[in-house]
Amino acid sequence: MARKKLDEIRPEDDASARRTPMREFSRSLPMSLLRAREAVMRQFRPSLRNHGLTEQQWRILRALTAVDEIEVTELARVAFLLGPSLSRILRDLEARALIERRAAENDARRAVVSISAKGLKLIEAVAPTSEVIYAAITKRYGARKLAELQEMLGALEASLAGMGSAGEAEVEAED
Amino acid sequence: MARKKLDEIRPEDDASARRTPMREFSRSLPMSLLRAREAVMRQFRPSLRNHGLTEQQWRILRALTAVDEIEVTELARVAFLLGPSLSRILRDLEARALIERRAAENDARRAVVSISAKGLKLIEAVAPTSEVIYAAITKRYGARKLAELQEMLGALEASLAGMGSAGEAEVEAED
DNA sequence: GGGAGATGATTAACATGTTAAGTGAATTCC
DNA sequence: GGAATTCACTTAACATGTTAATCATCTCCC
Repeated sequence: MARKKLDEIRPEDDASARRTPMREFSRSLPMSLLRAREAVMRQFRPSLRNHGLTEQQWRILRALTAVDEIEVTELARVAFLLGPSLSRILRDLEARALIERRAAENDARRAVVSISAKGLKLIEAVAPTSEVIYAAITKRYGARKLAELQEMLGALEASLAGMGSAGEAEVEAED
Repeated sequence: MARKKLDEIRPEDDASARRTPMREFSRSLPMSLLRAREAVMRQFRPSLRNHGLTEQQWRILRALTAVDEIEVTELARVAFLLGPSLSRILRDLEARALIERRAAENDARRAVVSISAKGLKLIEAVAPTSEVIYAAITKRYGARKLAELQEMLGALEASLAGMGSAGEAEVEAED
């Protein structure tokens, strides 16, 4: 495992109880990603809100339009939601009759979900505006640059995929 | 607007009741940003958790180490948190004696916050691990590429800055 | 200098993120 | 073939995101 040799990486730790300077913080990678995403979502939220949808509900309905039906676990993976969040949202969407749910054939544990006609209708009402917004963003930022950005984001994800969190060593103290 | 030419992207959509194809969804910009950020934060969360801090609490304490004191509104801007979230978190951090709060001199509405000695100590306990993780990410992804990514994220943010959300037109129906 | 409006911060209310625990159904393994 | 384990959710509990409403100042302006 690659774990030592990282000790010498921070030469700017000046002596004495100096407050660790670190990155200027506003320039840290997580902050950059957070702000970029927020800048993007700020464009979409008002439109979704006008249709009574949250970002996550939209993600789910959107994912459902791409398939006939799908198991909950797979839906969680595709819509990138944690199980508990998905559970709650599906309950609400089902109550609003935007989706339908049934049990899987061979396995009573699994639930299978699909979008309803009403849900489809809602999606079709929202999609045009979303497309306009997406097109506007693409135009502003540049289609080529956008594609490049997405590729770099994918690469980042990939390069971190098998990196078993360095902070884990600290855990062994408890239980 | 660009909406046709997308029809041929999904050859597995059988005919009938055409569901709007749109981007393949998992490749949408918001999803790319979300997944990338999650991949990054997944690395940091365990360490923060071991020290009893959430990501947002860490952001706040981290921002406070860079200044002597700061007004709440300004802190919200720097730590990129909404007022209500910040209010709650400051209440908790103050209860844990990790920060201190006082009223501004000339304006009783404003509150001024600073990190306490205890808070500083906590930061100094967490920072080394965070640095190691950040260094590992940088090494994996490549320092140059990382810088380029950050620059592109900043540019995206900037290009969307003055873009008054296209969905707003739909609002006029209510109120 | 006092009232209307603006401002800074908090509270309220609801939805989601996050981890842990619970529940019922399938698998495994002797 | 039945107890132990694993699996697919679901609930629970707490923290944050998000918008609206509230509260206490402050400012402006007459």
